[in-house]
Amino acid sequence: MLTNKLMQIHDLLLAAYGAQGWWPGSGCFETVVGAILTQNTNWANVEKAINKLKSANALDADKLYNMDQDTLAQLIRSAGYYNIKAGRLKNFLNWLYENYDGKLEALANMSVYSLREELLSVKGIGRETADSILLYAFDKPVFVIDTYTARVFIRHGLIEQEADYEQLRDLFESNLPADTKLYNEFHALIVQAGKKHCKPKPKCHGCPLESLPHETQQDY
DNA sequence: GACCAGGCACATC
DNA sequence: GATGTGCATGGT
Repeated sequence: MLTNKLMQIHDLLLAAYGAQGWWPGSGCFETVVGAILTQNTNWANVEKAINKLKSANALDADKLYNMDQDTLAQLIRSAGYYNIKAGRLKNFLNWLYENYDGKLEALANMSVYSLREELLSVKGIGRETADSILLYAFDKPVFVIDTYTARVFIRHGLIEQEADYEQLRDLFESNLPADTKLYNEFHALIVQAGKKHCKPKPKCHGCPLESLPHETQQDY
């Protein structure tokens, strides 16, 4: 049963790394900003950008909505792709103000499906970012898929090499209880394992999952 | 210096 | 529909 396999992996990773506690009490808005800033970017660089925003007393929807885009870009410089990301933050804020009066609380009561579709309609918010916002900012039981998730599960032969984002998401959501806390930790643990052992060029030695079958040797 | 990071949109075939 | 490319700082 896949459920058991998934839980075995979760338990091995949890035993090895401990609870990751992603975005603990950061607040909804900060989490949304972080989700956009971390696109294809090391979290340490994102933290610097978030701290810059805090220092400027600007980590606030109203402040960012009214801020000049170039000024915002300079504040988030350390997160990389700063011009692109400043635009994406602006796209999100413009959408929030035009449709929801700038109130994140207005989103919390929406159905997961509706909110996901609406987030995806914002340019710069793709599937992983939308799902990260749903899970980590709004506590919705949505499993976040990222590069590491695909890499780890393909390399272990748990899903076909050609599997796309939705197939991977379905693998988790269909075989695990809809448990926000479980999804939160599990995704973070997979990322942690990926950082250490599942680089594009494999470094499997010492990985908590090393003893599990690697049914594919193909690079992903 | 090479490689990598908690993606996404867009162009082109 | 698949594949390629630009975006960019900062750590290892």
